[in-house]
Amino acid sequence: MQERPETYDPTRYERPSVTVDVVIFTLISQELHVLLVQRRHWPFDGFWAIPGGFINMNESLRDAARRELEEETGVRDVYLEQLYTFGEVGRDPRTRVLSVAYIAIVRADAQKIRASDESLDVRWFPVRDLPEHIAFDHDEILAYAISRLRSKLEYTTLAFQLLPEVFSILELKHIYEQILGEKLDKGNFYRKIKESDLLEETTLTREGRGRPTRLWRFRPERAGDKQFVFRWREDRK
Amino acid sequence: MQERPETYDPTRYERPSVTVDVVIFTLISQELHVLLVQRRHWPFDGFWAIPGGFINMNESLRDAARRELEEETGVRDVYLEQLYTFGEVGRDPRTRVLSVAYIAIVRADAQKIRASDESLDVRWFPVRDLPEHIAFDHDEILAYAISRLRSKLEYTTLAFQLLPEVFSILELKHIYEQILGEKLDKGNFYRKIKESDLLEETTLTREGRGRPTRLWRFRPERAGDKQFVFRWREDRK
DNA sequence: CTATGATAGTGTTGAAGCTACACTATAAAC
DNA sequence: GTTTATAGTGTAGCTTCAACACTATCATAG
Repeated sequence: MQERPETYDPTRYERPSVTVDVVIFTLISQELHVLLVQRRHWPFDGFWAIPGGFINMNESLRDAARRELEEETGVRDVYLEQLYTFGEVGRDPRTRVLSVAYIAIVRADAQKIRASDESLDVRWFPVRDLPEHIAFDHDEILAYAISRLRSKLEYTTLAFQLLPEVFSILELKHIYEQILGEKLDKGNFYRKIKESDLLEETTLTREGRGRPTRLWRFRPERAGDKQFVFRWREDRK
Repeated sequence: MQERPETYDPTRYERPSVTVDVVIFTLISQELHVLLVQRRHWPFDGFWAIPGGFINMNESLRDAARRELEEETGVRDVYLEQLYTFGEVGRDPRTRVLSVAYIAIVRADAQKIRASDESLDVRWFPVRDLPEHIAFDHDEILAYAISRLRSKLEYTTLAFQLLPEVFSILELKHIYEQILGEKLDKGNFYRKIKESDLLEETTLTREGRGRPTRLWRFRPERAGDKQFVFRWREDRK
C-alpha cells in the first residue's frame, strides 16, 4: 500500500463530486412511468436526465435522495431504495462525479410534478417509450433501475406501492399481468391474494354497469417482514 | 432548487471523501470466513476494519475495489460485486466520508494474505465469531454483506465460487447445508445437481478409505445467465 | 321485473415437483 | 471377502399449481 501511507489525510486529497439521482416511478393509466427532467444547460443541454443533484456535506445520502424527490414531486414518505453507485471515470465532462442512484415509487394518485429553474421541462415517460437522447450515462442507470424494479416486483409486495390507497383486486391482478407479461387466472388470483391476508376490505365500492367493485387497502403490517412476502408464483427460473 | 442554481460548478463545491471497502469472503475448513485488518493509527487504532482505501481520481469504483482486493489477497479475477454505499454524516471523525462497499469471494484454495504497513495484523475471521470491536460503522457493513451473501447463495450459483477448482458433490452439498442450516437428502441432491448440468466431470479422484471421491468442476458457461440458475429449492418464503 | 354485464368468487381434476426413505452399485482399504 | 465410503436408483405420498368450468351477487338497462 505504498500509495496510501498512514500520513494520509483524507481532508486534503483530491475528491470526486457526488450526486444523488432518483429514478422516480409511478403508474399512469395502468402503465409504468418514470420521471425525467430536460436539462437547460451544458453539458447535455436539451437532453433528458434523471432528477438529481450534488449532496450537501451535512446530509446523509438517503436524506439527499428524499430532498430531491420532494423537490421534484412534492411527496415525502414513499418507497425509497438505494439502487447502485455509478463511478466510471469520465461520466461527466466537467469533473470526476460519482452518482449514487436511488429508486422511488410514487403512488398513482400523487403525481403532481413541479417545474424547476434548472430544467426546460419535466415529464413522466412510459418505460416502454423513453426519449432517445439521455444525458450522461443515465440511460444505463435507467435500464438498471427498471430491471431491478421488475424483478423486485415479482417477489415482493412492491406492486402495492404503485396502486392508490384503495384499489380493486382486478386492478392488482392487472399490475401483476403487466409485470409478468402474461395473463393470470382470475379465480386463482382471488384465492391466493385472499389467503395472503395482506388486504383489508374497505366499505367503499365503485359502481358502474355490473356488480359494484369492492375496494381494498394494503396492510403492510400484515406482511411481517415488510416487502418480501407476496409472490405470485413460487417458482423462479 | 434554490440551493443549486445553474451557475453551480461542481468543481468548486465542497466534496466528500470516498473510500472503497471490500468485504472479502472465503471458505476455510468448510466455514465461511471474512478478511479483516487491524488498524494501526487513529481513528479506531487497534480496531478491526474492512480492508479499503480512498479512491484515486483516475480509476473506476470497480477498479478501486479490484486494486484493494489484490493488495490484500494477491488475487485477481474473482467474484466481485458492489454491495451498497454508506453515507451517514459522521461515520468518520476526520471528515465527511462515503464508503462504497463491495463483496468479493475468494476461492478456498487461494487464501494467502499479505501484511501491510498500515495495519497491525490481517486475519480471516469466521463470520460466526467476529471480533467485538469493529472500526467506524464497519459492523453494519459486515452484517449487511453477510446477509446479502447468504440470500444470494440461496438462489444463485455463487456457492460454487466458494469451492476450489475441483470438488466433490458431497462437499457442495455440505456448503448448501451450511447456508440453509438444515440437512439435505443425499439422493435428491445428486439428482438435482446432475439435472442442472452445471458440473463437468473431471478425471480426478481423491482416494481414501472407501470408494474414491469423484471430483467435478463448475462450468459457468452452462449456467446461461451466469449466476442465477441453481436453486436448491424452488420455494422462497 | 327480467335480462344483461360486470365483479366476485368456489370446486375440481390432472400434472409436476418435492420429501423421505429404502434400496442398489462401485471401488478401494483392511 | 468384509468394511467403508462414495455414488447413485426407485418409489409412494404429499403439496402446490394451472386450467377451466361453474356459481353468486349486485346494479343498471330495457
